[in-house]
Amino acid sequence: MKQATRTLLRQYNLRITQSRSLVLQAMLSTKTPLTHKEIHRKILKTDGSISLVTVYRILEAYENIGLVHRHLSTGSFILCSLQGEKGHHVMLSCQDCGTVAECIDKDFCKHEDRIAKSAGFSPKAHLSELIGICSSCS
Amino acid sequence: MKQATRTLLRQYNLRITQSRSLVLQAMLSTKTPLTHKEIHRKILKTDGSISLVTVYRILEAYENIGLVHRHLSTGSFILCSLQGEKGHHVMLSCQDCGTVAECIDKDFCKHEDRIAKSAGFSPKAHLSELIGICSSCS
DNA sequence: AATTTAAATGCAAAATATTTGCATTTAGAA
DNA sequence: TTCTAAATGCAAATATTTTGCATTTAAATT
Repeated sequence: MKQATRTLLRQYNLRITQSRSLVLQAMLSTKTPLTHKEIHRKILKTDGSISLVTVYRILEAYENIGLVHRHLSTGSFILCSLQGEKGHHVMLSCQDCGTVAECIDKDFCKHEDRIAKSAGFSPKAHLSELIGICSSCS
Repeated sequence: MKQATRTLLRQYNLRITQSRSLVLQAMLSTKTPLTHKEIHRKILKTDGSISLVTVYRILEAYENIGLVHRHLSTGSFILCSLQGEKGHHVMLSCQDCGTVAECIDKDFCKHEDRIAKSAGFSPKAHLSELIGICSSCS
């Protein structure tokens, strides 16, 4: 079992199991969003053993605690690259290589809030994704 | 068949059919996101007749032309309230009443672009949703 | 107004995706 | 080492989405 995955699991107060480690490994080894089935297949290919049902259950847990996020445009999963960092996470999806990165901007919420206020809306949470071309592809 | 729906369909150069009108009526009569099945049930309840398969096909078409949008946090459908208006549509989802409105802000893209640029990213399209309390609920 | 034709629809069935119940295994505390 | 709640796997149940094909229909044409 990879050490990096144990560390992550411990950080999030999750029981350290083979299956959970395998799911993390599968997601750490790519920057593109993955479906349940893709993660399952990836694990089997690398000689791991896991049931698809377990992948469902693990991803649900990871999503609830914010360890993974759903990619807005596809609904697939990405490992959040900014664990624990406060602030509004913005996804940057590259149309060319498929990579999804996340970034945080301090001022962003302020602008969102201003826009919201002008519509009489009080925002508590935010979802955003920018779709375009990443630095390595341009 | 309601006149408002005929007008919308004509605007979008879609054949004017009973089914398409019924889907629009179902969506016009609520401000909360609806699933395929919810739209189907709603139509049957109001004495309309349509098959669930047709609801799938119509929503796919409506989504492709931007007449409806997918609500980011749930994946359900909302009728875009800003048809044809250019610019970045931001969804405002009320946690209290469930209403989803859309608004446009001219400056928003500029801020997003600035944030993106600082990460070396060139944005082409945007998705955003603010989750909070709407004006009528607060 | 009748004719024609491509597009739209419905139905049944297939294919996929997701959830559930229950027996077994396992991580980690005692 | 022992114990227990949590995690897992399997099989089956549900739910969702797609597909093939026959029929119907909107609307263009005559």
